[in-house]
Amino acid sequence: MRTHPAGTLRADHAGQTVTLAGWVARRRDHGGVIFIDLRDSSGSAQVVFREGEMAERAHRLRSEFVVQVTGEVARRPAGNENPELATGEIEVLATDLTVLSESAPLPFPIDDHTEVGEEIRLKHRYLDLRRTGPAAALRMRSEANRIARTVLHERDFVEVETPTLTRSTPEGARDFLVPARLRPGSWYALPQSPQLFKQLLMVAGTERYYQIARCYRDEDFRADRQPEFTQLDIEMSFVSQDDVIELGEAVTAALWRELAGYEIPLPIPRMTYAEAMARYGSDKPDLRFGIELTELTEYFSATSFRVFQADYVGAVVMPGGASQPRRQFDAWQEWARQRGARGLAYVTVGEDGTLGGPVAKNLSDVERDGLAKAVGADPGDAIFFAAGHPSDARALLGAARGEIARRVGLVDESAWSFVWIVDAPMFERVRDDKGEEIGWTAVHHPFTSPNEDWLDRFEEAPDQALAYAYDIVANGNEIGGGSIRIHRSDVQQRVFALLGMDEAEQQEKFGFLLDAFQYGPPPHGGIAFGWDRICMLLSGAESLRDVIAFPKTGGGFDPLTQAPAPITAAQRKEAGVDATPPKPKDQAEPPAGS
RNA sequence: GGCCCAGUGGCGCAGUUGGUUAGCGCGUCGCCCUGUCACGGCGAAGGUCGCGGGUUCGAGUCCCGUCUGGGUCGCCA
Repeated sequence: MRTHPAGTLRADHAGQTVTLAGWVARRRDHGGVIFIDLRDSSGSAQVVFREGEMAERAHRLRSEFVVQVTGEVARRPAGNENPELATGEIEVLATDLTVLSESAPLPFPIDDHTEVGEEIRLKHRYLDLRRTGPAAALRMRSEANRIARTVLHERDFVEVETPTLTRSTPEGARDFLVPARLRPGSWYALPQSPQLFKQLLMVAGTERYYQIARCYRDEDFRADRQPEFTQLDIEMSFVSQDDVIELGEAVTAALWRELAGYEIPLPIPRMTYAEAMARYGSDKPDLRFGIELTELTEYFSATSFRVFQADYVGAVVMPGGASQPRRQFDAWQEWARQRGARGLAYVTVGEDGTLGGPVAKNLSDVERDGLAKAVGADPGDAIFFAAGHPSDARALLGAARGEIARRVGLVDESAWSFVWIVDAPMFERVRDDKGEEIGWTAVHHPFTSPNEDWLDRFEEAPDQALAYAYDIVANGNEIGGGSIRIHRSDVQQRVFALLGMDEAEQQEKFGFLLDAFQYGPPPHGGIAFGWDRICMLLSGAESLRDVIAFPKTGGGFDPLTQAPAPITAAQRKEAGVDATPPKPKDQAEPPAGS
């Protein structure tokens, strides 16, 4: 149908007769001579219609008509070259034109210069994807897949597809459910991740598994979260944490090398979870800028200021922040309140070193004198404080740290900063509505292995027990995370017990996994990369939606297909949505809200 | 679920203190144009101002509710 992709024509094609096929990107009609920019997936080339009949027919062309053009490639007349375009040295002198299909007037211009709202773009995503930016994002993602596959195949990994119709398992998020017609009243769940299947594959002796896996979680969405999303999912047998981390670095380095032109210095530095929380108030610190939290609990241990009589007092410095007007500080209070804090105490450091702000007068002379030095503040800076539960206060300061960096302009948008966060805690407290501690939950998931130090004694101090769990963080984004799994059934049962699961419940929820683990499970561990997020970072996109071919809006709605949609009464009946499942003979009643 | 922002011809936006016929750019349609490349010129069509209610002599504008979208907190191991 065509002899050349339009975007590949160059001066040395001059004299050749070519046939092109593609879309009319733009028409410039001068009456006697008409120019068409003919676009296909390779780019575009200018086609010239001059002869009487050709010009007459070209005159009737409209935007996005699909045409086939035959003509001779010619160098453009001197002075008419366009150095902005790859094909700017040449044009095609049309001798034949076939309209392959016509286009209705467009809902929005397919034009890289025009801003178009996201909603309308998603409704006509097939038109949006004709634009160079979105088209490039799609292709870049394909390249990312290729690069990951290459790295993994070189290391003898096996790509395995796991079910998307599976069993509802308690993994934290809400499941998407699918009615099972052949078992009325019973439901499949869409997997939140292939976690259990990949562990079963390790029991199966696959040893090295990966999958570019679709995952589903029925939670509220964000700019960086979709109801269905993709993970590069990896699991390996007979490995230590260092082995998985090394592999993770190989994948990450290859991606950034080939797609961002950036050579990540290896090995990527590691930081413990505790250090990240203490220094940056986050388990995914953005290390493109300095600013660290200072703990002042000790400093204020004898303070008479009620607010600072807390389990934890910390501070973060805003360089040059003292000169902010009062209403700006008020805005910080509001900012903190939106995060569920009571407020954000602050002190300004005057050019002469005297402290200002409403908090300063509550401090003793001694406290005031040493404060700037204690937090590393210079004259002209502002100091923000948070006090209370260590985790809450640090989270607030960590968020403030990021906000400060943005406002002060400390974030180098062209920089890349990678870090592994290791030694994550195994468990965290579960609190009820009143804040009462009612038990423990797994920070990662219940198959995560305690590290060597805690393997035999995590019950002694569950809040301090550390796991072989690791997250890789890029510019403050968690782009991947994983763990070494428990492969000893005695350890697994102790973890389940700590999480408050009795044997019946373990059997009901994870029976198939525990069964499998009776038959020689190898030591294993793995990692999963947030593929959408990685593609978003690599393409410089602001939203996950930009790197997903057909994304959904915040309400989980697909503007293109209008899904989800009501079903007919007949479908409802056939699917067995309202059927009552038969009483299971050998199973407990499924617990609600798992 | 909470909070913030937005919704005005196909697209992107303006619309003053509530006051005449709701403007602008792009696009669309017609005509003209032989060197443009985000071509240019002339002309035309195209609007229940998201929806419902209220205040008012009068509402795109003010108030209440609601829907949709975006952001954010909760949530998402």
